[in-house]
Amino acid sequence: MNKIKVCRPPARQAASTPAAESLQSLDRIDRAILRQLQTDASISNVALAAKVKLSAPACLRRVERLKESGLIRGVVALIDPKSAGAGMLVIIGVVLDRSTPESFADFEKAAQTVPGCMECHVVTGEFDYFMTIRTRDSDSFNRLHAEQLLYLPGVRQIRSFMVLKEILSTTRFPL
Amino acid sequence: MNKIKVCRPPARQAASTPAAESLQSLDRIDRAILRQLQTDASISNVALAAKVKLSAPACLRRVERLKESGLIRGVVALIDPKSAGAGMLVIIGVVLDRSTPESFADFEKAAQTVPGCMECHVVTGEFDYFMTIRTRDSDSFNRLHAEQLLYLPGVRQIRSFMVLKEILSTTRFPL
DNA sequence: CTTGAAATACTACTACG
DNA sequence: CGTAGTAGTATTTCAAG
Repeated sequence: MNKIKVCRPPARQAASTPAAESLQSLDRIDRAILRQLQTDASISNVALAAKVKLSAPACLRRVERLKESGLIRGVVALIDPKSAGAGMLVIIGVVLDRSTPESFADFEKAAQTVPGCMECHVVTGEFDYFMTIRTRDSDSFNRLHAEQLLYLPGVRQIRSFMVLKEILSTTRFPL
Repeated sequence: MNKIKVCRPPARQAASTPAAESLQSLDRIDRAILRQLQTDASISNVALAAKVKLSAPACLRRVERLKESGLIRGVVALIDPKSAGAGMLVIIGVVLDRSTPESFADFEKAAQTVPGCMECHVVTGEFDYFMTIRTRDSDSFNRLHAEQLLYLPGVRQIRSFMVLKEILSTTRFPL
């Protein structure tokens, strides 16, 4: 019943490259593990092992290696924003007054403390930054906008794009 | 080994609680559980129970209830994008040709299939959609742009904002 | 309706082949 | 990598606040 297993030994015992594991060193089984854990990491190790057609200890060793290598950054629970009272999502584009290293550093430091800020990125184009902010409703966003966002250091302009409908929002990408 | 369970009535305080469980029905312990699981869900149930000062069975029941209520949408492993060969992040703003229901539906259906698309939202303002796309490098993005994005149905204009630096990217928001 | 203690079933983990 | 054995955990049962 069992088919031939293409268990090519990963041979990663180079002993000199403990860090910076890349996609290239992942075989078919590692990718299957990652695909599963990206979808549902609450699965037990034995069930995971069965899915990838491996013994439980071997599977566990791979998962631990993937964690230690940093390829698996962590395992977290995803909360439904609406149930958690943060049903509104706003994307804002930010333009700074001056494009100096100090301006950028100051802004970035302050941006991290904005409550509900989920993402903050330096971008090319007509904006310096894009941020995504989760908040309760338009009232609470308006308050945040007036009391916090407009006072972020070095801000020349803030353009807000309210999210009317979330079509797709995933943490998982193809391997 | 997930067993089919009968949904317990969510009535926590009295027999007057509404349908969906919301943030209001969460006590201090539930919030502590959620805060922990948002940060690290690989913790064992006994350790979690100790952290929130509860017995293991009681803690497990709360976690299961939070899952069944939908407040915990899932438990997933977060992959390091760079290690996974998707080190480049691009935010694109999309303007459609026509603002008809069919246009929107067609676009949304097609957008979901774009490889590496992490987010896609309908927004107010000068764009109809914002999408965030993870890809390997500028070459692969250029290919995606030329071969897929420009052929999404009903697209009038696509403006790309390449992410130069990811300041903040989290899945966890305050409770 | 929730909690905690004890008992059972299962799983993670280790040592070894 | 797999098998077997041990330690620890998840999960059920049940009694009580």
